[in-house]
Amino acid sequence: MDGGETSSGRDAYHHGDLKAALIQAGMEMLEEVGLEKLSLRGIAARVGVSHAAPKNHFDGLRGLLSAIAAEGFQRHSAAMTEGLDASSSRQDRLRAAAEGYVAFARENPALFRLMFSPGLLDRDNPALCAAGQKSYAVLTGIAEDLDWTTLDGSETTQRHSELMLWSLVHGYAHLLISGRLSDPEHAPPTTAVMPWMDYKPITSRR
Amino acid sequence: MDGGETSSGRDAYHHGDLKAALIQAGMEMLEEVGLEKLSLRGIAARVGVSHAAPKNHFDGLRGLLSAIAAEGFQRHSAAMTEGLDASSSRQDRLRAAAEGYVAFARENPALFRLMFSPGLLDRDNPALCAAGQKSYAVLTGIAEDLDWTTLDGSETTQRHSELMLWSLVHGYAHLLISGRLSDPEHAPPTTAVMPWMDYKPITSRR
DNA sequence: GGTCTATGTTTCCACTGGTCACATAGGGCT
DNA sequence: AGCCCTATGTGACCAGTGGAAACATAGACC
Repeated sequence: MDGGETSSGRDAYHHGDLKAALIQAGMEMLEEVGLEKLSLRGIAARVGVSHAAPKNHFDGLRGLLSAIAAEGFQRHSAAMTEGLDASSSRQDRLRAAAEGYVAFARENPALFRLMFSPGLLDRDNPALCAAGQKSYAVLTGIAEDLDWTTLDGSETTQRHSELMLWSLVHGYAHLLISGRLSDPEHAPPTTAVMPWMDYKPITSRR
Repeated sequence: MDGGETSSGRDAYHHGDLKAALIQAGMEMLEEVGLEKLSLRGIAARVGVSHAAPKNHFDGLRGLLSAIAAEGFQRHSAAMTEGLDASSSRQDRLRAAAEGYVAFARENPALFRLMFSPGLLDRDNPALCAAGQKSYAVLTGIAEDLDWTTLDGSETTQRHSELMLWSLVHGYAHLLISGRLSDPEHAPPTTAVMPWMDYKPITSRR
Protein backbone atom coordinates (compact mmCIF):
# COMPACT_ATOMS: atom_id res chain seq x y z
CA MET A 1 0.00 0.00 0.00
CA ASP A 2 2.00 2.95 1.19
CA GLY A 3 1.06 5.22 -1.66
CA GLY A 4 -1.62 3.18 -3.28
CA GLU A 5 -2.23 5.81 -5.95
CA THR A 6 -1.95 4.19 -9.32
CA SER A 7 0.47 1.54 -8.22
CA SER A 8 -0.74 -1.75 -6.98
CA GLY A 9 -0.04 -2.50 -3.36
CA ARG A 10 3.57 -3.62 -3.06
CA ASP A 11 5.95 -0.75 -2.78
CA ALA A 12 9.06 -2.06 -1.06
CA TYR A 13 9.79 -4.17 -4.08
CA HIS A 14 12.55 -3.51 -6.51
CA HIS A 15 11.09 -0.31 -7.71
CA GLY A 16 7.48 -0.54 -6.77
CA ASP A 17 5.05 -1.03 -9.57
CA LEU A 18 7.29 -0.19 -12.47
CA LYS A 19 4.77 -1.14 -15.09
CA ALA A 20 2.20 1.38 -13.94
CA ALA A 21 4.90 3.97 -13.27
CA LEU A 22 6.13 3.72 -16.85
CA ILE A 23 2.64 4.12 -18.27
CA GLN A 24 2.02 7.07 -16.01
CA ALA A 25 5.32 8.76 -16.87
CA GLY A 26 4.76 8.02 -20.54
CA MET A 27 1.39 9.73 -20.56
CA GLU A 28 2.82 12.78 -18.88
CA MET A 29 5.80 13.08 -21.19
CA LEU A 30 3.62 12.41 -24.19
CA GLU A 31 1.91 15.75 -23.85
CA GLU A 32 5.03 17.50 -22.62
CA VAL A 33 7.44 16.63 -25.41
CA GLY A 34 5.04 15.54 -28.13
CA LEU A 35 4.40 12.23 -29.79
CA GLU A 36 7.38 12.25 -32.13
CA LYS A 37 9.92 13.10 -29.45
CA LEU A 38 8.69 10.61 -26.92
CA SER A 39 11.44 8.08 -26.27
CA LEU A 40 11.71 4.92 -24.31
CA ARG A 41 14.92 6.12 -22.76
CA GLY A 42 13.32 9.35 -21.72
CA ILE A 43 10.44 7.61 -20.03
CA ALA A 44 12.74 5.18 -18.27
CA ALA A 45 14.94 8.04 -17.10
CA ARG A 46 12.00 9.92 -15.64
CA VAL A 47 11.03 6.87 -13.64
CA GLY A 48 14.64 6.42 -12.64
CA VAL A 49 15.44 3.10 -14.21
CA SER A 50 17.72 2.02 -17.01
CA HIS A 51 16.39 2.03 -20.54
CA ALA A 52 16.43 -1.74 -20.63
CA ALA A 53 14.17 -2.16 -17.64
CA PRO A 54 10.87 -1.70 -19.50
CA LYS A 55 11.66 -4.81 -21.48
CA ASN A 56 10.57 -6.87 -18.50
CA HIS A 57 7.05 -5.42 -18.64
CA PHE A 58 6.46 -4.42 -22.25
CA ASP A 59 7.43 -5.65 -25.64
CA GLY A 60 9.74 -2.77 -26.46
CA LEU A 61 8.65 0.78 -27.16
CA ARG A 62 5.73 -0.51 -29.21
CA GLY A 63 4.40 -2.41 -26.27
CA LEU A 64 4.70 0.56 -23.95
CA LEU A 65 3.01 2.86 -26.44
CA SER A 66 0.25 0.31 -26.86
CA ALA A 67 -0.30 0.20 -23.12
CA ILE A 68 -0.42 3.99 -23.02
CA ALA A 69 -2.91 4.04 -25.88
CA ALA A 70 -5.04 1.46 -24.12
CA GLU A 71 -5.17 3.64 -21.03
CA GLY A 72 -5.98 6.51 -23.36
CA PHE A 73 -8.99 4.70 -24.76
CA GLN A 74 -10.26 4.05 -21.29
CA ARG A 75 -10.06 7.72 -20.42
CA HIS A 76 -11.61 8.47 -23.77
CA SER A 77 -14.58 6.32 -22.91
CA ALA A 78 -14.81 8.03 -19.57
CA ALA A 79 -14.69 11.46 -21.21
CA MET A 80 -17.68 10.54 -23.33
CA THR A 81 -19.76 9.16 -20.51
CA GLU A 82 -18.83 11.33 -17.57
CA GLY A 83 -21.05 14.22 -18.48
CA LEU A 84 -23.88 11.87 -19.23
CA ASP A 85 -27.00 12.39 -17.25
CA ALA A 86 -29.38 9.49 -17.55
CA SER A 87 -32.30 11.79 -17.05
CA SER A 88 -31.55 14.06 -19.97
CA SER A 89 -33.02 13.66 -23.39
CA ARG A 90 -31.44 11.28 -25.79
CA GLN A 91 -30.46 14.15 -27.99
CA ASP A 92 -28.68 15.82 -25.12
CA ARG A 93 -26.96 12.60 -24.27
CA LEU A 94 -25.60 12.36 -27.78
CA ARG A 95 -24.51 15.95 -27.66
CA ALA A 96 -22.69 15.40 -24.38
CA ALA A 97 -20.92 12.33 -25.71
CA ALA A 98 -19.85 14.13 -28.86
CA GLU A 99 -18.55 17.02 -26.84
CA GLY A 100 -16.69 14.63 -24.56
CA TYR A 101 -15.12 12.94 -27.56
CA VAL A 102 -13.81 16.19 -28.97
CA ALA A 103 -12.85 17.70 -25.63
CA PHE A 104 -10.72 14.68 -24.85
CA ALA A 105 -8.80 15.13 -28.08
CA ARG A 106 -8.22 18.81 -27.39
CA GLU A 107 -7.00 18.14 -23.88
CA ASN A 108 -4.79 15.21 -24.86
CA PRO A 109 -3.81 15.89 -28.45
CA ALA A 110 -0.65 13.80 -28.47
CA LEU A 111 -2.37 10.90 -26.76
CA PHE A 112 -5.30 11.09 -29.14
CA ARG A 113 -2.92 11.06 -32.06
CA LEU A 114 -1.11 8.04 -30.65
CA MET A 115 -4.37 6.17 -30.19
CA PHE A 116 -5.04 6.42 -33.90
CA SER A 117 -1.52 5.80 -35.16
CA PRO A 118 -1.52 2.15 -36.15
CA GLY A 119 2.09 2.34 -37.24
CA LEU A 120 3.17 2.90 -33.65
CA LEU A 121 0.94 0.39 -31.94
CA ASP A 122 0.69 -3.33 -31.57
CA ARG A 123 -2.46 -4.34 -33.34
CA ASP A 124 -2.73 -7.53 -31.36
CA ASN A 125 -2.29 -6.06 -27.90
CA PRO A 126 -5.29 -7.43 -26.00
CA ALA A 127 -5.71 -4.50 -23.63
CA LEU A 128 -5.54 -2.06 -26.51
CA CYS A 129 -8.06 -3.98 -28.59
CA ALA A 130 -10.50 -4.24 -25.72
CA ALA A 131 -10.24 -0.62 -24.72
CA GLY A 132 -10.57 0.57 -28.30
CA GLN A 133 -13.64 -1.50 -28.96
CA LYS A 134 -15.21 -0.39 -25.73
CA SER A 135 -14.63 3.21 -26.68
CA TYR A 136 -16.39 2.71 -29.98
CA ALA A 137 -19.17 0.82 -28.28
CA VAL A 138 -19.80 3.73 -25.95
CA LEU A 139 -20.31 6.07 -28.86
CA THR A 140 -22.47 3.76 -30.91
CA GLY A 141 -24.43 2.75 -27.87
CA ILE A 142 -25.54 6.31 -27.38
CA ALA A 143 -26.18 6.78 -31.07
CA GLU A 144 -28.26 3.64 -31.18
CA ASP A 145 -30.51 5.03 -28.53
CA LEU A 146 -31.53 7.65 -30.97
CA ASP A 147 -32.57 5.30 -33.75
CA TRP A 148 -32.30 7.97 -36.34
CA THR A 149 -31.47 4.94 -38.35
CA THR A 150 -35.12 4.66 -39.28
CA LEU A 151 -34.78 7.56 -41.66
CA ASP A 152 -35.33 5.32 -44.61
CA GLY A 153 -36.27 2.25 -42.66
CA SER A 154 -33.54 0.05 -44.02
CA GLU A 155 -31.38 -2.05 -41.76
CA THR A 156 -28.07 -1.10 -43.30
CA THR A 157 -28.43 2.51 -42.36
CA GLN A 158 -27.59 1.67 -38.77
CA ARG A 159 -23.94 1.19 -39.59
CA HIS A 160 -23.94 4.22 -41.83
CA SER A 161 -25.33 6.41 -39.09
CA GLU A 162 -22.73 5.22 -36.66
CA LEU A 163 -20.02 5.90 -39.18
CA MET A 164 -21.42 9.32 -39.93
CA LEU A 165 -21.46 10.29 -36.31
CA TRP A 166 -18.06 8.81 -35.62
CA SER A 167 -16.55 10.41 -38.71
CA LEU A 168 -17.96 13.77 -37.79
CA VAL A 169 -16.67 13.94 -34.24
CA HIS A 170 -13.43 12.20 -35.12
CA GLY A 171 -12.78 14.50 -38.02
CA TYR A 172 -13.56 17.61 -36.04
CA ALA A 173 -11.35 16.44 -33.20
CA HIS A 174 -8.54 15.74 -35.60
CA LEU A 175 -8.84 19.04 -37.41
CA LEU A 176 -8.79 20.91 -34.13
CA ILE A 177 -5.46 19.40 -33.16
CA SER A 178 -3.98 19.26 -36.66
CA GLY A 179 -2.86 22.84 -36.77
CA ARG A 180 -4.78 23.41 -39.99
CA LEU A 181 -7.58 25.45 -38.55
CA SER A 182 -6.96 29.15 -38.49
CA ASP A 183 -7.99 29.74 -34.90
CA PRO A 184 -8.54 26.44 -33.15
CA GLU A 185 -8.86 28.10 -29.77
CA HIS A 186 -12.02 29.87 -30.81
CA ALA A 187 -13.42 27.21 -33.07
CA PRO A 188 -17.17 26.63 -32.94
CA PRO A 189 -18.43 24.24 -30.29
CA THR A 190 -18.83 20.65 -31.29
CA THR A 191 -22.58 20.87 -31.52
CA ALA A 192 -22.21 23.59 -34.14
CA VAL A 193 -20.86 21.08 -36.62
CA MET A 194 -23.67 18.61 -36.03
CA PRO A 195 -26.47 21.01 -36.83
CA TRP A 196 -28.87 18.59 -38.39
CA MET A 197 -29.71 17.65 -34.85
CA ASP A 198 -31.17 21.08 -34.44
CA TYR A 199 -33.30 21.14 -37.49
CA LYS A 200 -34.91 17.78 -37.51
CA PRO A 201 -36.28 15.69 -34.69
CA ILE A 202 -33.85 12.86 -34.69
CA THR A 203 -36.30 10.17 -33.80
CA SER A 204 -38.95 11.18 -36.27
CA ARG A 205 -39.21 9.52 -39.62
CA ARG A 206 -39.69 12.95 -41.16
CA MET B 1 15.03 17.71 -71.90
CA ASP B 2 16.70 14.35 -72.01
CA GLY B 3 14.39 12.28 -69.89
CA GLY B 4 11.95 14.85 -68.75
CA GLU B 5 10.05 12.46 -66.50
CA THR B 6 9.82 14.03 -63.13
CA SER B 7 13.09 15.89 -63.26
CA SER B 8 13.21 19.28 -64.79
CA GLY B 9 15.22 19.67 -67.93
CA ARG B 10 18.87 19.82 -66.96
CA ASP B 11 20.30 16.39 -66.53
CA ALA B 12 24.05 16.64 -66.98
CA TYR B 13 24.36 18.60 -63.78
CA HIS B 14 25.86 17.24 -60.66
CA HIS B 15 23.09 14.83 -60.12
CA GLY B 16 20.31 16.22 -62.20
CA ASP B 17 17.49 17.81 -60.31
CA LEU B 18 18.20 16.44 -56.87
CA LYS B 19 15.51 18.43 -55.15
CA ALA B 20 12.72 16.97 -57.23
CA ALA B 21 14.31 13.54 -57.15
CA LEU B 22 14.34 13.54 -53.36
CA ILE B 23 10.69 14.55 -53.16
CA GLN B 24 9.79 11.90 -55.69
CA ALA B 25 11.77 9.19 -53.92
CA GLY B 26 10.38 10.30 -50.60
CA MET B 27 6.80 9.99 -51.78
CA GLU B 28 7.47 6.52 -53.09
CA MET B 29 9.20 5.30 -49.97
CA LEU B 30 6.58 6.91 -47.80
CA GLU B 31 3.95 4.43 -48.89
CA GLU B 32 6.43 1.57 -49.15
CA VAL B 33 7.97 1.66 -45.70
CA GLY B 34 5.40 3.72 -43.83
CA LEU B 35 5.53 7.14 -42.25
CA GLU B 36 7.36 6.17 -39.08
CA LYS B 37 10.14 4.28 -40.84
CA LEU B 38 10.79 6.88 -43.47
CA SER B 39 14.32 8.17 -43.04
CA LEU B 40 16.37 10.89 -44.59
CA ARG B 41 19.22 8.49 -45.07
CA GLY B 42 16.99 6.01 -46.79
CA ILE B 43 15.65 8.56 -49.22
CA ALA B 44 19.13 9.85 -49.99
CA ALA B 45 20.37 6.30 -50.54
CA ARG B 46 17.58 5.56 -53.00
CA VAL B 47 18.49 8.61 -55.00
CA GLY B 48 22.14 7.62 -54.75
CA VAL B 49 23.54 10.53 -52.79
CA SER B 50 25.00 10.86 -49.34
CA HIS B 51 22.71 11.57 -46.45
CA ALA B 52 24.09 15.07 -46.11
CA ALA B 53 23.26 16.09 -49.65
CA PRO B 54 19.61 17.00 -49.00
CA LYS B 55 20.79 19.72 -46.63
CA ASN B 56 21.57 21.86 -49.66
CA HIS B 57 17.95 21.80 -50.79
CA PHE B 58 15.88 21.33 -47.65
CA ASP B 59 16.10 22.35 -44.06
CA GLY B 60 16.77 18.89 -42.71
CA LEU B 61 14.30 16.05 -42.61
CA ARG B 62 11.57 18.44 -41.54
CA GLY B 63 12.06 20.50 -44.66
CA LEU B 64 11.98 17.49 -46.93
CA LEU B 65 8.86 16.13 -45.27
CA SER B 66 7.25 19.54 -45.59
CA ALA B 67 8.02 19.61 -49.30
CA ILE B 68 6.55 16.13 -49.67
CA ALA B 69 3.45 17.20 -47.77
CA ALA B 70 3.10 20.27 -49.97
CA GLU B 71 3.19 18.09 -53.05
CA GLY B 72 0.67 15.87 -51.30
CA PHE B 73 -1.74 18.76 -50.82
CA GLN B 74 -1.49 19.62 -54.48
CA ARG B 75 -2.39 16.09 -55.47
CA HIS B 76 -5.10 16.17 -52.86
CA SER B 77 -6.61 19.22 -54.49
CA ALA B 78 -6.36 17.51 -57.84
CA ALA B 79 -8.07 14.40 -56.46
CA MET B 80 -11.02 16.47 -55.36
CA THR B 81 -11.43 18.35 -58.61
CA GLU B 82 -10.45 15.81 -61.22
CA GLY B 83 -13.76 14.00 -61.28
CA LEU B 84 -15.60 17.26 -61.32
CA ASP B 85 -17.87 17.83 -64.24
CA ALA B 86 -18.98 21.40 -64.56
CA SER B 87 -22.20 20.28 -66.13
CA SER B 88 -23.32 18.10 -63.24
CA SER B 89 -25.57 19.25 -60.47
CA ARG B 90 -24.10 21.05 -57.52
CA GLN B 91 -25.01 18.16 -55.30
CA ASP B 92 -23.15 15.76 -57.56
CA ARG B 93 -20.18 18.04 -57.59
CA LEU B 94 -20.03 18.01 -53.83
CA ARG B 95 -20.37 14.26 -53.81
CA ALA B 96 -17.53 13.90 -56.29
CA ALA B 97 -15.28 16.17 -54.28
CA ALA B 98 -16.00 14.31 -51.07
CA GLU B 99 -15.29 11.01 -52.74
CA GLY B 100 -12.06 12.40 -54.14
CA TYR B 101 -11.03 13.56 -50.69
CA VAL B 102 -11.55 10.16 -49.15
CA ALA B 103 -10.20 8.20 -52.10
CA PHE B 104 -6.96 10.16 -51.94
CA ALA B 105 -6.50 9.24 -48.31
CA ARG B 106 -7.12 5.57 -49.01
CA GLU B 107 -4.68 5.51 -51.89
CA ASN B 108 -1.99 7.48 -50.06
CA PRO B 109 -2.54 6.72 -46.40
CA ALA B 110 0.97 7.48 -45.23
CA LEU B 111 1.11 10.69 -47.21
CA PHE B 112 -2.28 11.76 -45.91
CA ARG B 113 -1.14 11.08 -42.39
CA LEU B 114 2.00 13.11 -42.94
CA MET B 115 0.00 16.02 -44.33
CA PHE B 116 -1.86 16.29 -41.04
CA SER B 117 1.02 15.63 -38.67
CA PRO B 118 2.04 19.07 -37.50
CA GLY B 119 4.77 17.62 -35.33
CA LEU B 120 6.66 16.48 -38.40
CA LEU B 121 6.19 19.52 -40.58
CA ASP B 122 7.47 23.04 -40.77
CA ARG B 123 4.52 25.26 -40.03
CA ASP B 124 6.11 28.19 -41.80
CA ASN B 125 7.07 26.45 -45.01
CA PRO B 126 5.57 28.71 -47.69
CA ALA B 127 4.89 25.99 -50.25
CA LEU B 128 3.21 23.86 -47.62
CA CYS B 129 1.04 26.70 -46.36
CA ALA B 130 -0.05 27.66 -49.84
CA ALA B 131 -0.84 24.14 -50.94
CA GLY B 132 -2.72 23.40 -47.73
CA GLN B 133 -4.84 26.49 -47.97
CA LYS B 134 -5.59 25.84 -51.60
CA SER B 135 -6.71 22.35 -50.75
CA TYR B 136 -9.13 23.68 -48.16
CA ALA B 137 -10.31 26.36 -50.55
CA VAL B 138 -11.19 23.74 -53.14
CA LEU B 139 -13.42 21.95 -50.70
CA THR B 140 -15.12 25.01 -49.31
CA GLY B 141 -15.50 26.48 -52.76
CA ILE B 142 -17.61 23.56 -53.80
CA ALA B 143 -19.52 23.59 -50.55
CA GLU B 144 -20.24 27.26 -50.92
CA ASP B 145 -21.87 26.60 -54.23
CA LEU B 146 -24.49 24.70 -52.39
CA ASP B 147 -25.43 27.47 -49.98
CA TRP B 148 -26.97 25.07 -47.54
CA THR B 149 -25.81 27.74 -45.23
CA THR B 150 -29.23 29.26 -45.56
CA LEU B 151 -30.65 26.57 -43.33
CA ASP B 152 -31.29 29.07 -40.63
CA GLY B 153 -30.40 32.12 -42.60
CA SER B 154 -27.65 33.28 -40.31
CA GLU B 155 -24.30 34.34 -41.60
CA THR B 156 -22.24 32.39 -39.14
CA THR B 157 -23.55 29.10 -40.35
CA GLN B 158 -21.35 29.36 -43.39
CA ARG B 159 -18.25 28.50 -41.41
CA HIS B 160 -20.08 25.83 -39.48
CA SER B 161 -21.20 24.15 -42.66
CA GLU B 162 -17.72 24.13 -44.06
CA LEU B 163 -16.42 22.66 -40.84
CA MET B 164 -19.15 20.06 -40.79
CA LEU B 165 -18.38 18.94 -44.30
CA TRP B 166 -14.65 19.00 -43.76
CA SER B 167 -14.91 17.16 -40.46
CA LEU B 168 -17.09 14.51 -41.99
CA VAL B 169 -14.89 13.65 -44.95
CA HIS B 170 -11.71 14.12 -42.96
CA GLY B 171 -12.93 11.93 -40.16
CA TYR B 172 -14.12 9.20 -42.47
CA ALA B 173 -10.85 9.29 -44.37
CA HIS B 174 -8.92 9.06 -41.14
CA LEU B 175 -10.98 6.22 -39.76
CA LEU B 176 -10.58 4.27 -42.96
CA ILE B 177 -6.80 4.37 -42.70
CA SER B 178 -6.59 4.17 -38.93
CA GLY B 179 -6.96 0.44 -38.68
CA ARG B 180 -9.87 0.84 -36.29
CA LEU B 181 -12.63 -0.11 -38.68
CA SER B 182 -13.42 -3.77 -38.77
CA ASP B 183 -13.40 -4.18 -42.52
CA PRO B 184 -12.11 -1.02 -44.14
CA GLU B 185 -11.92 -2.66 -47.55
CA HIS B 186 -15.65 -3.07 -47.69
CA ALA B 187 -16.61 0.06 -45.85
CA PRO B 188 -19.61 1.98 -47.13
CA PRO B 189 -18.98 4.50 -49.90
CA THR B 190 -18.31 8.04 -48.84
CA THR B 191 -21.75 9.24 -49.84
CA ALA B 192 -23.27 6.75 -47.42
CA VAL B 193 -21.94 8.75 -44.50
CA MET B 194 -23.30 12.02 -45.82
CA PRO B 195 -26.86 10.85 -46.09
CA TRP B 196 -28.56 14.10 -45.22
CA MET B 197 -27.87 15.01 -48.80
CA ASP B 198 -30.22 12.29 -49.84
CA TYR B 199 -33.08 13.15 -47.60
CA LYS B 200 -33.25 16.87 -47.80
CA PRO B 201 -32.75 19.23 -50.70
CA ILE B 202 -29.63 21.00 -49.67
CA THR B 203 -30.58 24.35 -51.01
CA SER B 204 -34.06 24.41 -49.57
CA ARG B 205 -34.79 26.09 -46.31
CA ARG B 206 -37.18 23.30 -45.37
C1' DG C 1 42.37 30.15 -68.18
C1' DG C 2 41.24 31.08 -63.45
C1' DT C 3 38.58 31.98 -59.60
C1' DC C 4 34.06 31.50 -57.24
C1' DT C 5 30.15 29.38 -55.67
C1' DA C 6 26.70 25.79 -55.75
C1' DT C 7 26.51 21.20 -54.86
C1' DG C 8 27.87 16.74 -52.73
C1' DT C 9 31.02 13.78 -49.58
C1' DT C 10 33.33 12.46 -45.38
C1' DT C 11 33.65 12.27 -40.85
C1' DC C 12 32.17 13.14 -36.63
C1' DC C 13 28.60 13.68 -32.84
C1' DA C 14 24.58 12.76 -29.70
C1' DC C 15 20.85 10.15 -29.54
C1' DT C 16 17.57 6.24 -30.33
C1' DG C 17 15.70 1.22 -29.59
C1' DG C 18 17.16 -3.51 -29.21
C1' DT C 19 19.95 -7.38 -27.27
C1' DC C 20 22.88 -9.77 -24.40
C1' DA C 21 25.45 -11.20 -20.22
C1' DC C 22 25.38 -10.04 -15.69
C1' DA C 23 23.84 -8.27 -10.88
C1' DT C 24 20.50 -8.16 -7.25
C1' DA C 25 16.87 -8.98 -4.30
C1' DG C 26 12.82 -11.05 -2.71
C1' DG C 27 9.92 -15.57 -2.54
C1' DG C 28 9.51 -20.15 -1.57
C1' DC C 29 11.21 -24.61 -0.53
C1' DT C 30 13.66 -27.89 2.45
C1' DA D 1 17.39 -20.94 9.38
C1' DG D 2 19.52 -21.42 5.13
C1' DC D 3 19.53 -22.14 0.37
C1' DC D 4 18.35 -21.86 -4.39
C1' DC D 5 15.52 -19.78 -7.96
C1' DT D 6 13.31 -16.65 -10.58
C1' DA D 7 11.58 -12.02 -11.32
C1' DT D 8 13.40 -7.77 -11.95
C1' DG D 9 16.78 -4.23 -13.18
C1' DT D 10 21.74 -2.88 -14.92
C1' DG D 11 25.68 -2.11 -18.11
C1' DA D 12 27.89 -2.59 -22.17
C1' DC D 13 27.36 -3.21 -26.68
C1' DC D 14 25.21 -2.79 -31.47
C1' DA D 15 23.08 -0.78 -35.79
C1' DG D 16 20.68 2.93 -37.07
C1' DT D 17 19.09 7.91 -37.03
C1' DG D 18 19.45 13.26 -37.97
C1' DG D 19 22.53 16.98 -37.69
C1' DA D 20 26.91 19.73 -38.19
C1' DA D 21 31.34 20.89 -39.89
C1' DA D 22 35.43 20.48 -42.77
C1' DC D 23 36.53 19.17 -47.08
C1' DA D 24 36.15 18.01 -52.26
C1' DT D 25 34.42 18.79 -56.84
C1' DA D 26 32.49 20.53 -60.79
C1' DG D 27 30.03 23.77 -63.33
C1' DA D 28 29.43 29.01 -63.95
C1' DC D 29 31.05 33.19 -64.97
C1' DC D 30 34.36 36.69 -66.00
